Amino acid sequence: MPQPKRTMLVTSALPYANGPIHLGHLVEYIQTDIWVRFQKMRGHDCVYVCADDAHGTPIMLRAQQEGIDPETLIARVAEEHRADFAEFRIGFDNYHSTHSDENRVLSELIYTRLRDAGHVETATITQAYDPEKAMFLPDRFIKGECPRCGAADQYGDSCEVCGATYSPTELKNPVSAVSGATPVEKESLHYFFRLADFEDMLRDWTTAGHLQHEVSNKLGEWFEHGLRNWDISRDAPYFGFEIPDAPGKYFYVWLDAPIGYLASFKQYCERTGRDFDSWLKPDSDTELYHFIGKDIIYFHALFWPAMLSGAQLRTPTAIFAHGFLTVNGQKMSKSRGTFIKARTYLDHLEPEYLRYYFAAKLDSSVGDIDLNLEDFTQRVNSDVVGKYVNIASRTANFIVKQFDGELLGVDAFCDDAAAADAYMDGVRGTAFTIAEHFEAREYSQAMRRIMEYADQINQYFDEQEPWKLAKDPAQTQRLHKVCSRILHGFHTLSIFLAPVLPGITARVATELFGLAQNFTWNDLDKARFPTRINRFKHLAQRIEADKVQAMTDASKEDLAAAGAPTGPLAAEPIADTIGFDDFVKLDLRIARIAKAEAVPEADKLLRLTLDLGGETRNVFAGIKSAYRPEDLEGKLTVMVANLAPRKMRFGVSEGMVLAAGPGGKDLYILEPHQGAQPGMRVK
RNA sequence: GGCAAGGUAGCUCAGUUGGUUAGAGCACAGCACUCAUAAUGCUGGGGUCGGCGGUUCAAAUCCGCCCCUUGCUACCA
Repeated sequence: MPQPKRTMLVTSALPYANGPIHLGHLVEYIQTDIWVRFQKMRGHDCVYVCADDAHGTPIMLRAQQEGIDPETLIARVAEEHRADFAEFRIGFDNYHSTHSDENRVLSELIYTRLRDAGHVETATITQAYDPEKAMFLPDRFIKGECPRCGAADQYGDSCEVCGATYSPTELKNPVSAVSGATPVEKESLHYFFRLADFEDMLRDWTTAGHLQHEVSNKLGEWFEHGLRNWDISRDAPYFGFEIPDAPGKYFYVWLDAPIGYLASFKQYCERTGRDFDSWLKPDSDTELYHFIGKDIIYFHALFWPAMLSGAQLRTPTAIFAHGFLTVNGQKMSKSRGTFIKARTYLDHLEPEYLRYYFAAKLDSSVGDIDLNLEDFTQRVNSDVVGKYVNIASRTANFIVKQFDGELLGVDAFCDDAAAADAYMDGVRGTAFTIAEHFEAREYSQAMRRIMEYADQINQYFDEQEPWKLAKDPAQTQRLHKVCSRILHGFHTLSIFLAPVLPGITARVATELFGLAQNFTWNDLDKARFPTRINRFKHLAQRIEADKVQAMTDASKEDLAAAGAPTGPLAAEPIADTIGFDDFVKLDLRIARIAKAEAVPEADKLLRLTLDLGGETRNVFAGIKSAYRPEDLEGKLTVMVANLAPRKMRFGVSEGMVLAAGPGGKDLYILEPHQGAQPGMRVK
């Protein structure tokens, strides 16, 4: 069934150039690569580009820490990224960097078009500034005490303990994570992209079939909140591109990152002589697809189409968002050894196996997928080795030994023309269904269907009992037909699996079937079935459980090798030394919890009435997740008695109780030994 | 607290517009086979379809309430 030839540009999100690729990243690259390989197999003109995202404060600071130029850092990381991707057979047609001439030119072009059309404005804002480093500090680089609950060592944008969000200027006792200096507030002129100018366009675009339904709905919420101006400038020092006509101002990394898709494509066009502009013009009949994680939907579904549209360029055909990866049902965890780097995986296991497993679990939704390592082992062993590869392994020898490698064609191995037609109808029907699943990114459905087909072939094998036919000279012709038919099935399966297992199927195509290259979808045509095969060579080994164990062990070692102590001290290093004078400012008192009740409107708060032996205090404590109020009443604990009262949504909090632990169920309040009396000072 | 997505066999997941004894793969048990780097086939055990209530001749499927998980979000909503 020939389809009209489509022309398409496909991207995966750009990995950030300050760290290695891990299994979470690979969900996306594998998902994209499968889709791209499928499109190419179908004969479409499909170009897959990506790049390192190389700008921004974290990269600048990381390079400083290592005592090297940012350029040196990103060059090194780019090499690592390319090597990892290559081994996982992520088949980029071009891989570039956002720190490139192409990207600078395109960023300036898009920016100036937006500016000249009136979509950029400036405003002076106040921001935290590190006087020692002479730089403005992003929220994540300021730490201090949460203004709401007082938790120490919180980032400048939100509190991980009580969940409050705030601006860094509200933090108490803030310090710069870069130098340790106390940040000061400083004004600066910033450039803003007027996103609201595009509200009508975006309301249309986000509901016109370019997004998954869940994503469209999500964006609907954001529209309700109103579209705010987007701050697109950062002050020097900043590793990035200087904004035209704005000395000392640089493009925010997220401004030039998506433009990096186009920059990489531009480089591809220059290398291959293709016409870049015809792909990018607003009425282009080419297709443009971005695969992304659900965490960056905001940038790709709002800012990006608005920028493109405002710069008189075409907007994406579709944005495909996927969910996060969990390992063994939980977030990837360094201490559990489930924060697995691509390289660590490659040191122990076959890349194709991860590709298969992800394919078996991926669909078109934004739901998270789980890598259950035990399930992974069993599933890969059973499906790839036991079912798929084994078909060739158990059949090929008969053809090679008894028939000198000669295969019968479909018409010959079927009993008559009607049977051959029926057989090929079956193949085409299955192929049609599977192709639809691939196209719709319903890979799990495709894998299910493919394995059903493999099951059928194994059943046929057992029914026909070729090992018995081989012992009976009178059955030679029958044996030839049966084995040819089984290998035709294997050939068909290999075509179906080629987008997912490009390495194995390429070997099947070239080594077993003697083709010049890996399969295309056209190879399903019965006339293209090879007339002979070569001796079968082993294609895939089973995963041994100890390899998986070794991989998780190595992941734990990665952590240890990084020199990081584990445990609470690692999570939160001991704070700067203080003098006794500082300590005595803190008035800690024994308090009896006279009354404790949950604050119904708050997720995390208990309202405690604390008896200090003469006066009582009303204190809110963010410990709802760990304690039932009735279990606390009557107990003694320790409170900070001279903390300034804090007005909260639910009343005034007059002090705080002391508790340790990361949060959630793991919170532990202090309780004095027997004999302590309410009101006693702790010193 | 709000919004969203989930909660189906030990594990990973299917279950279309409500319709006969709820399915698959893996795991487990038994049998068969010996072509295959123990790979395959057949048979079987195993589920209060998160809970409660409702609509209906009929609900995993529709409605309401509740519980749990995950993500986003929280001046106000």
